[in-house]
Amino acid sequence: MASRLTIGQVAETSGVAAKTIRYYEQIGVLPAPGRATSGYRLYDQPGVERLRFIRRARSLGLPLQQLKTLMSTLNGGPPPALRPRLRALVRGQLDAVKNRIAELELLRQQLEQVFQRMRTPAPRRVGGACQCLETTNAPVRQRRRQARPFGSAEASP
Amino acid sequence: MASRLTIGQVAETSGVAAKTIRYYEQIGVLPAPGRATSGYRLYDQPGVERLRFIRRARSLGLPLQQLKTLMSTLNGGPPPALRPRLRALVRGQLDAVKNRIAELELLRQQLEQVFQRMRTPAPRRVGGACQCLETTNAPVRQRRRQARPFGSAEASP
DNA sequence: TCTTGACCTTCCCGTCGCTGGAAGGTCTAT
DNA sequence: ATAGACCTTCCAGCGACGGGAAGGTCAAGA
Repeated sequence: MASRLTIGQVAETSGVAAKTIRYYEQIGVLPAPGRATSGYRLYDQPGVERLRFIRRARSLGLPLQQLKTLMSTLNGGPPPALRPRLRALVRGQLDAVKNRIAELELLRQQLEQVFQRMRTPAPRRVGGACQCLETTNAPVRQRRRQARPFGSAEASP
Repeated sequence: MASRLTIGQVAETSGVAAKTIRYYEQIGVLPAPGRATSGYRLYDQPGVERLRFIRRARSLGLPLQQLKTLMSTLNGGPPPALRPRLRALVRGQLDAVKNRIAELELLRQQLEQVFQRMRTPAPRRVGGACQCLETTNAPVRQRRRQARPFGSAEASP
């Protein structure tokens, strides 16, 4: 008899919370496993493997939505066919992570700057605590109406 | 007469969406501004300054929950009193960002590894596409029950 | 056999920081 | 008067789960 594990046992061996496993099934990332007469989910080896795959991919930061399409490909066809897709996915994720790191490096510099500036007594200009987080100004977007005080309608020329 | 701006004008000059400003008010990060007879929100200069402060803090990644408590302190007392709190907040955020960068660096290395490995044809062992994302194994937590196949109860000795 | 309590089930709500949309009222310019 | 850009409120959803309630199931010990 093939070993069939309950969700808790799968959770234990895979390091993925049972709640999370049910969630993956609910959103269609994992297929519904077999059930015991009691209603308990029973996972076979391929089911556990699929979960392991998901866990690794998640630990690499791949979003569930992309994994969902990937898994449907995986479950329906031979692995060689989806290798390019998977490679592209990993490539994209790699780029995303690099960008994120660059962003966070910038943020870190700003925070260092702010933190250092807060060591000194206090600049004490206008607005109290409002300047102490200043680093650089964000761009201001233009919209249709001009910003003028409410109720001050200009006469038409 | 002091210039009082509608939410759209404040949004335009501050770079924060009107929806977001209402949201900040709703969750108590910003105090409710005055209203025109029409029901329109009208912001004065201190109100705009508060929003600017929030925007800067948010752009540094400070969470709204902490800003909420910080703002309640700000609205009730003089700014010097909350400088240490703000400093601690920035310090904590700086540490968090550093940790996040370190994590992402690790992730980047793993992804590079995986990506390089996928350039070669295919290892082709057991389990189809399940190995191609392998990097390192996550720790496995111990719980109370042992992981053994469902239904295979051991007889008590 | 009964009881204990660890496990499983479904369901719903909360997280965080917004964003979109619907339905309806207000303001300004033409 | 009318157009349409603005404002109001309320409700719902995103991602990736986690907490907890209410109730059924399983295995072990007395």
